[in-house]
Parts: sequence; structure tokens; C-alpha cells
Amino acid sequence: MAMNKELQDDVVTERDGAARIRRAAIALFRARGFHGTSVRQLAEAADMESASLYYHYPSKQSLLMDLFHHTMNELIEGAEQAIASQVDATARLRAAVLFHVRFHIHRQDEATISHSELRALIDPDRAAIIAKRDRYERLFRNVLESGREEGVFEFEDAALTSTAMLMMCSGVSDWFGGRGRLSAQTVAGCYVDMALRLVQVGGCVPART
Amino acid sequence: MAMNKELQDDVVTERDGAARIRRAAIALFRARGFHGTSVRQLAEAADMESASLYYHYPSKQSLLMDLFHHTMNELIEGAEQAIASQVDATARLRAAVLFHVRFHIHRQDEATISHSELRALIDPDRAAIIAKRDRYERLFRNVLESGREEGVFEFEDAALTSTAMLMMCSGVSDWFGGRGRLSAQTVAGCYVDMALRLVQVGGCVPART
DNA sequence: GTCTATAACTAGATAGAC
DNA sequence: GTCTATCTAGTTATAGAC
Repeated sequence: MAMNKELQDDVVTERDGAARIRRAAIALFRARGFHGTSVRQLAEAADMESASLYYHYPSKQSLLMDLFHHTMNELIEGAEQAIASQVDATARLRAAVLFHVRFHIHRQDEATISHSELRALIDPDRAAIIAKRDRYERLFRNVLESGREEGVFEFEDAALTSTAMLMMCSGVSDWFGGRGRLSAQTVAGCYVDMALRLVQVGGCVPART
Repeated sequence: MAMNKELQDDVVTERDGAARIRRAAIALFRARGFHGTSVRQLAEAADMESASLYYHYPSKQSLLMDLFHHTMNELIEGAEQAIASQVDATARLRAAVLFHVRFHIHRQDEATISHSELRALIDPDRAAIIAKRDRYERLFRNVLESGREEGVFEFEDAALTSTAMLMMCSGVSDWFGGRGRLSAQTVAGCYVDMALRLVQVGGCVPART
């Protein structure tokens, strides 16, 4: 027994208790918020009693913290790889924004939690996550600044522009449903084009690749 | 006694209990979230006992609802007036975005609550607020569409673009502190320019007026 | 209009059996 | 690794005096 575990994941209830808890937390924290979700609700969604949850996590806080670190690490790694894979600033921005938007489409709940529940984190962890968020934003800011040096981008203020750009793109996780008029690919393409419009010299957006 | 009431508002503790409660709620719901704020904390910040709060509001929910309706009404009214005050699409978009950004700078807490605590509203009210939010977004979408008809704007999808534009601009309420490098006026100007870049034909942003 | 006192309930978390 | 049972403290909200 217990063969072919991987195949059943994501469809049937998982065997791993900790993974079931994380899955439940991602859904509930997104829908009701951290403070709006009780440990008992988490346990019920994870198909266990609330006491069992404390075998896997020492507290509700530590569960939120775990989710945050996972998400931020994936974001930073993904953006770093996207940027490293390209040679000029325009291509780097395209790749980084494409990664960002895709992540916010396909991992909607985690992405949403990562900026709506920052308030719920308490302070040694809160500061650590803010540092990671700043590091993530700096990746984009550096691409903007190198593009300005290359002469292909122009903007008033690098920090303001990168923040505005990321905010604009993060919005997809609020509304994208999959069932709408537009496919994930189309939406991602639109956001990449809009991001380029924000900074490109002259503002002319070339045909999408 | 009780003369010159207006002069003391905003500085010294207000006389009006309901206003003190709203002020406390705006600060606390922004900092800790609706579910993260207890009635006792609200009462303490409003300088009264928790029971007194129920003289002014029947429930904690109704207080949140009141805040939402107030904010949404002001947003809709302000954007409608901004748009009606201009004659062509470009000027309308400038005016509407300028209003939106200024509101999100000067009324940071209320603006933040209005999109982070939508989850905490329960359903007859939740639907009413979503309807108002949609109505607000439609004001901007209509400006974009009329600009396209005038031949001054171009974009892939009106709903996607207006949502992205508003999301980008709403972001100021997350980070703007007043003590940073950039003044409120400078920041607002940057956002207006970025909003125009998103939709203008050719993408060229003319000198700011 | 604000208070003291408290009801009725739910929260996060723990003890210890299995 | 999960359970039953429970502790303590906190939650929203109400009753009734002033």
C-alpha cells in the first residue's frame, strides 16, 4: 500500500498531515484572513482535530510565517532566474514581469496572502519578510536602472516606478478567475506590455514576441 | 460652553462619540485588520468603555459597513466630479487619476481598509460594496473607451486596463509616508503620467500641465 | 450618552491516552 | 501522528444603573 502517492496528490486528500494543513491554510487565510480563520476551521479543512495541528506547527503564527517564507523564497528565486536568463534590460523586464504575473495567476491565494496578511505577522518574522519583499522589489528596480543606463528606459523615480509596476501586476491575483473572457496567457501578455509602456523611451511598445 | 467645536476637531479628542469611534476604527482596522481589532481596543482608542460603543453602533460589523459606504461614496462622487470638469478624454483621465491618487495619499487608512477588509463584510453589505466598487471602476473604463473613440488612447482590453491602472495607483496608500524623498504633489504627478503612458497612442507622455 | 457588571460563547493552546 | 477532553483568556454583545 501507499504506492503511487504522487498521483493522488492534489486530487484526493493528501497523506502528509503538514501538507494538508498548509493547503487548508492557504485557502482559508486567503478567503477569511489570518485573524478571521480559527484553528478549528483550519483543522476541519485539513481533515483532523485542532490538537493534531499542533503536532506539525507550534502555533497558528508559525504556520503563517512558514507560508510567507515559502512564497517569498519562490518569488525571489523565480525573478532572479528570469532576469539572469536574458541579456538586455528590455528582455529582462519582460521575463521578470512575465514570471511575476504568472506566479500571481497560478498561485493566487499564496500571492494574495503575502501582501494582505503582512500585518498579522509579529515582529522578528515581520521584519524578515519585509526585508525579503524589499529584496524582491530591488531586483525589478535594478532592471529599470540598468535599462535607463542602456538608454532604453526613462522614468521619474526608480523606486516609485518599480513599486507601481509590481502593484499593478500583483492585482491579477485579486480578480483573475480563469473562467473570464481572457486566458492566463493573454492576460500575462497584456501586463508585460503595460509594464514596458510604463518605462520605455518614447513609450512605444513593440510587437509582443 | 461647546462653542467653536470645529476648531478643536482633529487635534484634541472630539466631543462626538460616534466620530471618535470612527476615527479609532479607521486607525485600528488599517493597522491590525477588522478581525485583528477587538471591540475593547476600539473603545479604548475612542476613550470610552466597550459597552458605550453599542449606543452608537449596533455591532462591530455595522461600524465597518459604515466606513465602507462613506469611503465608496466619496470616491464615486469625487471621480464623477473630476471627470465632469473636463472636456476631452486625456484631461478627464488626468483629472480622475489625480483625484484617485490624492485620495489614496490623504485618506490612506480608509482607502486601504476599503480594499483589504472587503472579505470581512458579510453578504448583503458585501454585495452592495462590490457594486459600488464596480461602479467606480466603470467611471474610469468609460473614460478609456471614449478616449479610444477619440483616437487618443489605445489598449488591449478596457476592463483589464482600467483595473490595472487603478490597482497601480491605489498602491500609494501602502507606502506613502509624507516623510520620504518625494512630496505628495510630485508622487501624484508621477502616477498621472504613468496612467497616461499605459493608454496613450504611441505611448508618448506630453509635458505635465 | 456613558458607565459597571456580566452573559454567552469562541479563541489559541495543552495534557495525556492510544 | 492523531485523538478526546479541557484550560485559560479573550471575544462580541447585553442589562440596567446613573
